Amino acid sequence: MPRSSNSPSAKGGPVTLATVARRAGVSPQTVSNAINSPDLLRPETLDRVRRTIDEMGYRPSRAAQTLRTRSSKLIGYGIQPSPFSYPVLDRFLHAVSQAADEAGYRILLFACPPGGPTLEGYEELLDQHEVDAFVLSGTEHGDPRQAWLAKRGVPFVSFGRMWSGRQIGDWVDVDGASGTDAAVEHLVSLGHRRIAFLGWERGSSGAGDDRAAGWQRAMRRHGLSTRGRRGQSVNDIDAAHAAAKPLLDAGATAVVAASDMLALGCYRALRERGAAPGRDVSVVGFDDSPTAELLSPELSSLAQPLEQVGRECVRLLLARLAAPDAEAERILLEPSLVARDSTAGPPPPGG
Amino acid sequence: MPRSSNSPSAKGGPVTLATVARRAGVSPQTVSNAINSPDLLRPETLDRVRRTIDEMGYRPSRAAQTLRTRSSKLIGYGIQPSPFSYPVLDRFLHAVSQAADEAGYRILLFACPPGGPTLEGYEELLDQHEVDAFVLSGTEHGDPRQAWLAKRGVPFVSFGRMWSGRQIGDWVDVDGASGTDAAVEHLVSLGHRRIAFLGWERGSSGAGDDRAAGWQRAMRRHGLSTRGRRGQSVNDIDAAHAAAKPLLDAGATAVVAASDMLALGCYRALRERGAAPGRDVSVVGFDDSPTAELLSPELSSLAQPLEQVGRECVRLLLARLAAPDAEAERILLEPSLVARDSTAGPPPPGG
DNA sequence: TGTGCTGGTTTTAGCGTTCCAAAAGCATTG
DNA sequence: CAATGCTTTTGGAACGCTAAAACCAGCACA
Repeated sequence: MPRSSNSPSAKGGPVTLATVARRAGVSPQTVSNAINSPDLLRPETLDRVRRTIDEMGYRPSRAAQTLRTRSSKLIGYGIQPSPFSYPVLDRFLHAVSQAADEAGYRILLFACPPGGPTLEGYEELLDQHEVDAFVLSGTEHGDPRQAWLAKRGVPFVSFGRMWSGRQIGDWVDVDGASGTDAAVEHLVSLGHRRIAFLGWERGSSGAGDDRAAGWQRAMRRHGLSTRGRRGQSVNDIDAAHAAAKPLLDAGATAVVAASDMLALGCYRALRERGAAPGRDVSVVGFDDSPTAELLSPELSSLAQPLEQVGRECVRLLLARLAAPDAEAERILLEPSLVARDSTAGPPPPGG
Repeated sequence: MPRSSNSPSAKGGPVTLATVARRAGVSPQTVSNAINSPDLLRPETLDRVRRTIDEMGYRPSRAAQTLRTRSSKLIGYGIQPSPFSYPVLDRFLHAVSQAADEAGYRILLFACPPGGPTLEGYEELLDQHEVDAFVLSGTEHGDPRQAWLAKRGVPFVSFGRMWSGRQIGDWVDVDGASGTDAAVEHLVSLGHRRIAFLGWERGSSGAGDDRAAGWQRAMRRHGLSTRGRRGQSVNDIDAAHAAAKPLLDAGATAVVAASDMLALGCYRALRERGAAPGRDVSVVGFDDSPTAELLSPELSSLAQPLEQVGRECVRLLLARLAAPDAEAERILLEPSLVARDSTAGPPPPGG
């Protein structure tokens, strides 16, 4: 029955290595070994020490370990203010946190100032020896963090590849192109041929261009024309609404959108002309945000495997910590198409 | 020009108190004092030491400080898996993180197992002296954490009051009753009198009952009957849809819902009978989730001041750390009604 | 001249671990 | 029996910091 805990409130003062050692009749070092290198001890001794540790509810002090080993077992994550709700964050963070916990690491949050992360926060954490490594997310064009961290040999992993310049360090990302490609496949199999794409402005976002590319390659593969079928808009519902109109005017029977927000713009444009998503024109979104299944009709969308992304991030990071000079590993995960009511066969040509 | 940093990669090895002290020609303790109790030093000395600290880019090692002072300056937060998307988390976490940073504290995440937080994770963090305090959220009926933490004298603050038993410890919460009350006021001022409430099952959630109570009291204040105007449903869109029907059948011209999800159930029920939210029946949601303004028509909803909640949580926690035995402080913040297109005057009686 | 005070600085002594080298136990061997 | 190797255990020392006590002017006062 573990007596836990070594909190100061528990009578007898805190339980330390020395306390346990005295009680077990061994030296402190032996107790330390029982925990860190059990194979050094005679089985009998090990057993006795372990029992004492259990009885006394001993847990090593993280601060002392950190000081001695120069490793805090902490992973830093700079949390950015979400300008327009990033529905991705909480699932990702939970997955990362859980995977880290299982490996004896924890996540240390620090607030990044609005307007993009600066290096300052990262530097502070490093100098204070507070963290061993970083998880980055929300990486965009020209993000300086990777190069900076790499230069000083700090282990890190990014959720999101580098969109400009050469790749630096390990990353995990979701294959947007593969997602939109799958969306096109899905629509083609339903009988669609005039499939439009509604994305963000070219070059404004790596992920956006990637998603456009997947649509394009799938269309080409099926011998379908993409001329006049590509619309652009910022991630705002009114703008998306406006950008969707010409696509519909051009006779598209289906639209693949780079985000659920853009897909919603299509919904509006359709409603406006008395048409119904799904029945008259199919629509596929991206991200499978919580909103998607609340819409009428429920929106088909591409779900990112965020839990898996989180786990892979931690896996890569641990590997990097174990082998700082190993070759960089990069992982591309597939989004999965969640087909709902907004995708169906095209209406009959005469209708 | 700060030479930063004391990372081992920087030539000359890590910068410690001793290094700085030697360079400045004083004892290590004096450098420590320059940082922690500057008023002890002669202004001249202080200046010289500060300049040296700056030049060398010195930053104290957190681990050593923690070991010595027995205070980690870390606040624990158990992150729970979001079963059905908790759109609240990221904004709250960012606010907490930022406020903590400003006070020299940081947030340490740890993963709570699915199915509610257990005490185990909290105990581990405490025993390892990893954290000084906790922020709790997602508190529900019969949550054991507050009592447990209070018993061992661990400072904590909850986002969310205690819904059963006596209040324990400091908390910050959003006044749900005040929110639904305001929603009724808004609707009454638009001319509505038959205002229904669609909530969760009675007793299933403290927050839900609270929101119902606000509707009830506002109705009573205006001399309006609540008989047959209260619907119940779990937080699922189909269930909400079903629960909304009888309210509409009974002639409600407006519905206040306990969540945006429930409000969406009303949308569906209305569409089904060829009616339009806003034009025919007004609907108000709760939480102002990102979904709200994407809907057609855009959903009026009650926004929780999450940034403020986060900041207040940290403020209370710091106060508690400074004065462990001070009286508990409890803060109730007002949600704000975001009026959008789903609320308008009732249709003329004859129409 | 000694005594007490005050402000500024240093010395000492750990905080609880783990690293390192050395010691002890204990067989096996020359 | 001493020397050799092996496994198991131990005794400092150190990681970087700060609380507490000690120290040391310089000055006022008796």
